[in-house]
Amino acid sequence: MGKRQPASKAELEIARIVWDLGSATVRQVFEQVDPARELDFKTVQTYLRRLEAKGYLTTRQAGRSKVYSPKVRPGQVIRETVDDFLQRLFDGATLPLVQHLISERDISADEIRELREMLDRWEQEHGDADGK
Amino acid sequence: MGKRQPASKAELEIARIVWDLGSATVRQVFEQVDPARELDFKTVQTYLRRLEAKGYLTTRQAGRSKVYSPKVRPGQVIRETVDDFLQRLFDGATLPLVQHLISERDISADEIRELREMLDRWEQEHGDADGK
DNA sequence: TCTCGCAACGTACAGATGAACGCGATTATA
DNA sequence: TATAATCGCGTTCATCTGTACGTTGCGAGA
Repeated sequence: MGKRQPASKAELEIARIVWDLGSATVRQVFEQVDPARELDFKTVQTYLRRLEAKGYLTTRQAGRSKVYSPKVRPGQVIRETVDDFLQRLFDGATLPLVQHLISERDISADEIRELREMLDRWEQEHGDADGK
Repeated sequence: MGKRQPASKAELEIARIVWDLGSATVRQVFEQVDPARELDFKTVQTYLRRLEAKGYLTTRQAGRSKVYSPKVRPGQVIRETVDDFLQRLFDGATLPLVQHLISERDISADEIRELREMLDRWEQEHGDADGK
């Protein structure tokens, strides 16, 4: 609820790794960073520290090193981030992005099938008279 | 097609308006900016200037004012931007984002229908034996 | 012709960001 | 135990961003 300071792109990228791992030490995160990025260990460390300062992660001491784990629910952060992105690039409209994702990128037949199932589920849950 | 300098979030937001309008003067763009943003005219002007410097827009003189128009195909820029976003937040996977968009946001039954049609079209185009 | 207002341009400037170093403490290793 | 490798912490630092102001030139009305 508090207005967490926004996380920058690079920070988010690091936060995602923590989310994927559940919780991790600097080194563990560092090892997951795409080698192509060529980030220094120290740099990753800095991003993690900033993420903690901004309220996205918490730490717990484990021996000599500290373990970072999510403080805010990842889904929450993702949601906000996507919202902002959508707002700026598509004036808030969801559909154009979905369309872009489906048509302009390579997506497999399997994934299409999965999507279809998702739509089915959606319609089931929302009945067909979704007043709102 | 060289490596254009990346456009910042705020800049992109302004660029999108130019794309929507096709081409426009500073004032026309300014008038389209979400009032809630409370951006100054001068600020918008700065963003446009930077966008030109970064190679996203070109200008043509029209009387005393100049008209901005896209230099790089908007679709191209959107693609790159989405790519980057996807990379950082979802490690490059497309599906999770689509799922998020469908489930976590309010999307109307109409839109769902449209999506379904889109999937149909996709399957038609890509045959059903999409090796890969 | 004088004056206003708008447009463009250059300039400003604090705070965010990307990226990394050095130091001292601690631990693993030779 | 001496030495090398780790860690976290505090700092640094250039650049990018967000946001805006002041000055100047020009075209339109008084």
